Amino acid sequence: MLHVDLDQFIAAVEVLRRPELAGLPVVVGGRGDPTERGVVSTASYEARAFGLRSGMPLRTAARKCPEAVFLAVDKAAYDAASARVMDVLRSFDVPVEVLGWDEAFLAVPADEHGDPAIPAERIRAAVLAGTGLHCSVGIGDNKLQAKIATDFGKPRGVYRISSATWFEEIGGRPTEALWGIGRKTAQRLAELGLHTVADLAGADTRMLADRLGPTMGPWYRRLGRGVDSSPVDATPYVARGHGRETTFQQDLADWDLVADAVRDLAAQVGRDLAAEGRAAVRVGLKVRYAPFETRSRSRTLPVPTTEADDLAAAALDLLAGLDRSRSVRLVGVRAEMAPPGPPAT
DNA sequence: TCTGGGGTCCTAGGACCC
DNA sequence: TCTGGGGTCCTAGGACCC
Repeated sequence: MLHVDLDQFIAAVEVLRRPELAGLPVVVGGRGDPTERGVVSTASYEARAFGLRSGMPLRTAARKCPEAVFLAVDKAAYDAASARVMDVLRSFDVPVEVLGWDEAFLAVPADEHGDPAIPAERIRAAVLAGTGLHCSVGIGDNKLQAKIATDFGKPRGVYRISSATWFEEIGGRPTEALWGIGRKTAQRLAELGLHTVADLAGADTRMLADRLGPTMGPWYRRLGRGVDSSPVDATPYVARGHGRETTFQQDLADWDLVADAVRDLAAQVGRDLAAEGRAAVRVGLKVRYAPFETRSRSRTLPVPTTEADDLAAAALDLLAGLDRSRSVRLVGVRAEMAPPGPPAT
């Protein structure tokens, strides 16, 4: 099993088309204006040396590294670059499961080639030759191990973790190093005295089920042990839903303007659905009040619709149920779709 | 750290039905 | 009917990932 992850993908795509940026601290995020509300999508390695990280507010990034080059997010460029990368990966004629723009699993059997590092290096070379982009490759006995191994190989490297080396490699790491455990869950685990991956692996299954739920508890324990039986799923991605949201540069006290934004967002979602020829079965509205308090409302439609006007009407109706005395920081509209397929008779 | 935008999945309570 | 239990749908919120 191999996991491929492009190195600083978004920043690398920008440097590829603007070679004069090579070697400079480059930050891609928002509209590229570090005085605006927005966060860092990707920082180049040179920018990371200043402490810049994905998810950091652009204003903070500019304070830490005023000389950085700030660029706007250009989704279309990353879509195109990602498609080229995935084409290279699919040329190896093994099942490929795509995760987002810049990651994929390849179901390369661990022992068929003897040394799995050989196909891994061939893939790295092919991606570089075909796209001009560098990547790292993780090798594992399953997806979880391969995914974690990739981080150890970065940048431009290959790294292998197996069931035999799992505990020596990551047994002492914090549980947050695992794919699927974030800050909140790591904190809950720490409250149970479970700090490291090895702690989690050795925890009692029933205790975890009691404290974290009958599904999630035992699943976390399997993560700790490096166990993952999920297959590489090469079936083409089909979205369950589409949403659009926007954070206002200034909080909005005027709810007529909020309603205008909801209409715009509903129209965009309508176009996204139309592009796929899918009907909405459910409409959701998200409102973030200032300073940062989020409410969501949603409704199953009486009948599936492809009409943007129906989406807008439903979203505005949901909006009418919220507290108009408060200022709004963000508003979002999303639609959930019926699974695709032949229309019911 | 004055905290984006696009997604997915899980949980839990209440409604509703048999 | 002072009152069970299971199944399923709907909704809100949370957690996580890229």
